[in-house]
Amino acid sequence: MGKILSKRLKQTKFESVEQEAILNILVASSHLRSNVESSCSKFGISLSQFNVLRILNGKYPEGYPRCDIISRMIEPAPDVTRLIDRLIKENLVERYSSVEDRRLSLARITKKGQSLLLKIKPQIDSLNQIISNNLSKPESKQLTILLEKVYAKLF
Amino acid sequence: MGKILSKRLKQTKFESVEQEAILNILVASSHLRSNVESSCSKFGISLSQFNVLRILNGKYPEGYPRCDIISRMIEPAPDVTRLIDRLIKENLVERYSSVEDRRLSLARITKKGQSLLLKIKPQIDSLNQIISNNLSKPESKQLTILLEKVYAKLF
DNA sequence: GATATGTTTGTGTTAAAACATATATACTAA
DNA sequence: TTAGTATATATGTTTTAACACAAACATATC
Repeated sequence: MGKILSKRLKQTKFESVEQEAILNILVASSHLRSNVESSCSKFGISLSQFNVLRILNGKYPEGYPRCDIISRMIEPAPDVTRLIDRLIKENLVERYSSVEDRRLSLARITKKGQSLLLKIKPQIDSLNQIISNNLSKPESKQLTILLEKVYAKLF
Repeated sequence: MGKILSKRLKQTKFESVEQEAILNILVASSHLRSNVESSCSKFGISLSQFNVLRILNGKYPEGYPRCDIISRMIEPAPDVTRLIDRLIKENLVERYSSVEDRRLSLARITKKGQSLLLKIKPQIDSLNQIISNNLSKPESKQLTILLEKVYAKLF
């Protein structure tokens, strides 16, 4: 059916249309990821570090405890402690303890972290632009509806 | 718009419908991956090892050289040599040299590898079943069309 | 045939992820 | 209060991935 996937995986046949859709989700995600990843690497951070910075930027200056960061990540990672350690080492994030719950160690994005996000933003915007050029708004909405049907039962 | 994504990322607003669609692709992929990954780990192999086994199973008994495996992978990995090394260690794959091009080292799935794939298959089938239950065939086709539009320009 | 160039693979090293476990704090109920 | 349970982080260790580089072979060009 879809020639793009066949070309990408060098595979002519697929088990079913459902199987083909699943593979397309995985492949599309892989391409999106590697696109953002290469944007990030130009600025010396990894994809997951970028996502953590974005999450922290959404709640400045309070920040989030580690557990909240994990639950907000696109792909939850187990070793967020040392991921944040590395961000701290680069002065992109700082850590402080909560007074309400002394177990929590909250992470907060720094000014340097924020300005790094601003530097990366144009590259992300241009990716969004590529998508917009190939997908109408109704199509984007339709895509969201279909994808949510796919993973809603997979929690 | 979509409540599933909001709930998953604990985020109420999104920049645009395109941005929301992109996030949904990444999140859907993450859920699919972790589902298959947990199926694989029950049998002692990783997701990428599983994918390599599937690729090799598609061309038995000739097998593929490393470079062809990479180009057929859903997410191309750089260190396929040692990935295959580990599969060989478990007797799931065997390696032999090509006579036409002596640079190539071809990998071939073993009988043990094939029977492992058969053991995992029911779990993959049940994942496909979940998708089929929530997506009609026209919807699956539509999803493929939309996704290919997304990543076609990202090669 | 000799040289240059491109491919394919493997290896050494470094960085990051995965996994299990330990410690500190909070919460719940006897 | 105390014991028991749950939650949140951090750390030690092992495994895997990422990156750079080198060696072997093939192909093209002169």
